[in-house]
Amino acid sequence: MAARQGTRQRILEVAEELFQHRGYGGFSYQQIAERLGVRNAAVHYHFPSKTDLVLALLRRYRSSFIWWQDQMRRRGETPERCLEAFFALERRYMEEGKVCPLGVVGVESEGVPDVVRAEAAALADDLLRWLTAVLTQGGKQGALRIMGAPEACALALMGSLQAGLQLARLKGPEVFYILLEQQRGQLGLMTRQVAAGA
Amino acid sequence: MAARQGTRQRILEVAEELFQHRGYGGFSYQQIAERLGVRNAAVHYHFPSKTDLVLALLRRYRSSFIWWQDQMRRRGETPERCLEAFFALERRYMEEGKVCPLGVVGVESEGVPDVVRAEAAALADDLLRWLTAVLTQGGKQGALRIMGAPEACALALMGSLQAGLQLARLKGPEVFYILLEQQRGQLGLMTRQVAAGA
DNA sequence: GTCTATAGAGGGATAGAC
DNA sequence: GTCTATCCCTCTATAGAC
Repeated sequence: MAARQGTRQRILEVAEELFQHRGYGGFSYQQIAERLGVRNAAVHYHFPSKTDLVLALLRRYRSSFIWWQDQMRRRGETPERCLEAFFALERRYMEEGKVCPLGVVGVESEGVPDVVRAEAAALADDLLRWLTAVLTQGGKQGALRIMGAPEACALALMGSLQAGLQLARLKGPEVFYILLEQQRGQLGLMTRQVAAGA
Repeated sequence: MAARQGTRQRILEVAEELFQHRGYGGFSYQQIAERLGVRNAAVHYHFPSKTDLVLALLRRYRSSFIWWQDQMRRRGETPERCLEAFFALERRYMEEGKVCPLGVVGVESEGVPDVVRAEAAALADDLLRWLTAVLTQGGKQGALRIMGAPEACALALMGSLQAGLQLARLKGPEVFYILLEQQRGQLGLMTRQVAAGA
């Protein structure tokens, strides 16, 4: 499956999987090569150093997210629907056993090249800027209940889900869902019918 | 400083420092040995395998916390003061550039021995149980504003600070303080005078 | 309890053939 | 663009002297 799309892209896909499952220091060129059925050196051809690889990975997260938020905007989605779409992204990470890339770089920060940390910080900016805008708009329209500064709410929202993904690995998926519903509740969003969308 | 306390204890102290700064996979016996001025093999004498070492570390977190919460109880501290003491612990991590051990194990979960993950889960239980009890009591007394289940509030509180410590490494200390104040605000606790305690 | 020395595995990275 | 082969490093862990 998915065989004809250039090794470079396939490397990035496998790397993303490994990165969010095992962390920066926890995956190797060997593991990528094995999963793709090529050799170590082939991976180094496309990404000479691990820094190059992870940098490309983080840039990809950023551009994917930029594209995604543009889609939301172009479709004229309401703040509620924007948030629900965002929750769906996070829930998907959860179901795939992944954690947020920001958490990975945050935890391993001191063992990661400066450029990588900087790119992760830029990704955090992108996410927070968008979330803040959505919350601000939703607050003005009265569709969302915003307590305090929207920037702080955005931070709390992102942080809650980031920690939820991590804690789910220790305590099971429920803790993620509890945190998700808690955030929804705070924003005045109705909880969905139980078992309607599982 | 702090020279006469048995190598075993000094190893655990250095290991804790490294663990919360660099992650599970990010520190080595070499680094511990260098900082203590001994050899690699001396560390292995006290902790034969890395699993032994990190397990001892997590058990130490747990027993420290148990002791700490017993202190709080014995002193008959109010829920507010209990929470403020907890915030102080987290703020200290922040100032020392550390992240929460639960975040470390959560992120690197798949590259960590099962027993280590289990011990981290037990530590999470201890923390959540205590926080839940404090929030419940504070809610009944009317000293804290609890929205929804105390268990969910405890989770949100812990998660917020956990993520705050990680994000502070990417975006600077302010994000941690913003999250902290946000949590305080939610619980109906007054924010301290600006610049009073920096 | 700490040392020297070393085994053995795996990591990142490169050279040069094809 | 991928391969084989290899270098060099760091890591965990152990054996045996002191």
